[in-house]
Amino acid sequence: MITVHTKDQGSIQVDDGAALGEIARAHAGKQAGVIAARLDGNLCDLSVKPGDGAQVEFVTADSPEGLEILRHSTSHVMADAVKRLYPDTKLTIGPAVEDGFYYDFDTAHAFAPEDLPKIEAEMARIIKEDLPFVREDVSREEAERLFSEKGESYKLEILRELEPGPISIYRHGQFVDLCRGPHVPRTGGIKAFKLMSFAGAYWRGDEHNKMLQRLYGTAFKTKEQLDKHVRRIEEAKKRDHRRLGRELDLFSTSEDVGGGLILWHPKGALIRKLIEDFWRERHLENGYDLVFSPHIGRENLWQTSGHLGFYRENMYSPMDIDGQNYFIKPMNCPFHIQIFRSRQRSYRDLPIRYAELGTVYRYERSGVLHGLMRVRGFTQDDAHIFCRPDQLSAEVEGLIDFSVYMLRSFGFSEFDTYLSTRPEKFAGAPARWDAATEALRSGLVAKGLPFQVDPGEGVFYGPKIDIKVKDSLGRAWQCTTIQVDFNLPERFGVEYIGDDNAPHQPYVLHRALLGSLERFFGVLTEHHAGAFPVWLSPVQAVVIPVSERHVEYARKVRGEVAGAGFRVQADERNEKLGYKIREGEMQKIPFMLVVGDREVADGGVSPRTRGREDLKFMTIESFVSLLRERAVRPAPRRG
RNA sequence: GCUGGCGUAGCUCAGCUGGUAGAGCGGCUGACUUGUAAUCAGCAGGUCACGGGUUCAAAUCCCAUCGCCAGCUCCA
Repeated sequence: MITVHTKDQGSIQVDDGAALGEIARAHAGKQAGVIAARLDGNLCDLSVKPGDGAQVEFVTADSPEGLEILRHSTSHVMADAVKRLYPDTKLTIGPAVEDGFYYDFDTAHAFAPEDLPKIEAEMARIIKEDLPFVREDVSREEAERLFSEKGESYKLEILRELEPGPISIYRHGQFVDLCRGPHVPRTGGIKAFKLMSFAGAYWRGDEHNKMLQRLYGTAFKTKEQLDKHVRRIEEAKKRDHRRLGRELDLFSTSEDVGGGLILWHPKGALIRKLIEDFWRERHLENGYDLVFSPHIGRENLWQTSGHLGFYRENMYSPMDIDGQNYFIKPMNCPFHIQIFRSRQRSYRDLPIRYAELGTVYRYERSGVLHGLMRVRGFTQDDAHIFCRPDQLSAEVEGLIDFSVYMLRSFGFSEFDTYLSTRPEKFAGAPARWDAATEALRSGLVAKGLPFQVDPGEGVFYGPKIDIKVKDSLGRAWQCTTIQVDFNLPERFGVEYIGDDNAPHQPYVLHRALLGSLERFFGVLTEHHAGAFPVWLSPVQAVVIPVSERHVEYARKVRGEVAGAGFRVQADERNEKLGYKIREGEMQKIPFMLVVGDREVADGGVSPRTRGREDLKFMTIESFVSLLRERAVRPAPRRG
């Protein structure tokens, strides 16, 4: 007998030579569904036999790591199924990913939608066979022999790059794969899986390499969890901003206009206007100066800024004006710098903060265009801050506060924040990089914003902070970016006169809080599923007369509510009440005011809120004060 | 840009292995006079993305083009 220490059962006595699986069966008790274990801190298969005094923790598919193992095992089963159906297939890699797993194949067979059920059926067969997953540790030579016999050239390529030491392979049935493991004990342990989609993917993500075929799938511990996941995806589709954009008549794109170019319809434009008004007011309150700059600039400007050197491929072709080349701006920076340079600046003038809702145009490859999220023409909520070294920390902290305030004002509360540090190729002095990076880092710490460091992921001209928010499909979209720029001040000779009467180079910070109005509006639409907060709703209330004889009264109500400063319509169409209510719900209008005989007689309205909260009869005045309460804009930032 | 899929009425889609187009919603008109998520009826909408080809005959099969979608790649 030996002793192992478990987390749940404490120290237990087990037979010497017992595998973890047997121990789990004997001691994990109710905790059925153990699929792997953590032995002295490392994940391993249940076939492993622990030594005396080992620390053991059982892993189930309820934990994120357990789920990952389950999905990884399912990807092996899928690969097996594909090889059974299409024997010429070569295996490449098949990891678990955030919501499931994928496996990339090199095969002459082009996958089609009808293949997914076939592969699923084959997988079900493999699961029913309940084959054990068997790990073997082999020598590199043995592994090479095995995979070259099988013609698995990609596996050989991976093999050649692995660290020296024994190689682990996993088998189940006839299937064998190079794999680190661990895996569930048997294929029968997979209870709920589904293949989701297929797509092309380059070998090793490099577009110069061969395009492989990727199958995506997912697996869960139970059928219920899988169904829930599928329903969540369907729900997310309903929230797709492109769909809501059409249904709510917010925006569109047109083939005739061109891809990635947005047409803002009246309702979308109104929401945008409300966002812009809010944005401008808050910037003025927070010490920014508003500026405007042109859409095009001479070649020389972009030469000096360096954009023609390092950003040319994202810029559109120049236009000839009086023999001079002019370029449509992909960024606002050079213009703001020109405003700064338009006169001499004293250290007393700093910090200077120029803000502009600047519309820029960038070439994006056609395949990446996506609704409002990825476009070719967009308006950045841009600003450039010029400050002295002793002001840098305060500016960064102020920016972090301001960013979070803005995002929260629109209903976002979950952020993924990244700090990107100096890359291999960079401009500017290392000492300034270090100082700036430290200022960003300590700013994040001081403001208590959790973040992740992306080492070497900064842009060449300076370190940056990025804040991303997630959309309903779980994709993260970058909104806020706060970047220090060491390049432009250098290139344009930006300087101020210090208290020593000598010129100094200021720190230049480039930032966008919402990112682009287009993307932000897309994220906002999905976040609220089209049901915008009352202060942003294009139509805040609709008056619904019960029948034609109430139309006149409905107009009167509409007039009074509109007179109080609200966006209100009257639905005078010759339709039944239920029809108009339904329409109002689908248009996500926050308040519906039903007026019929009772309301006319008593001189009031019967409001119903979005989401079927039925309010009792009230006077028009009390409704207006209710609306005033619900439509309040986020309060200005304190301090 | 690459790989795959898809382009049929304003929208969502049907139209099997070729025989010159259909539904629901929406729109218009009329009837009904409506009490909290779809009243009924009639009518009008389509060069079946576009250009070639095969065929007696093409929405359907083939080729090219354009667009959209998913993913990859890219993303200052």
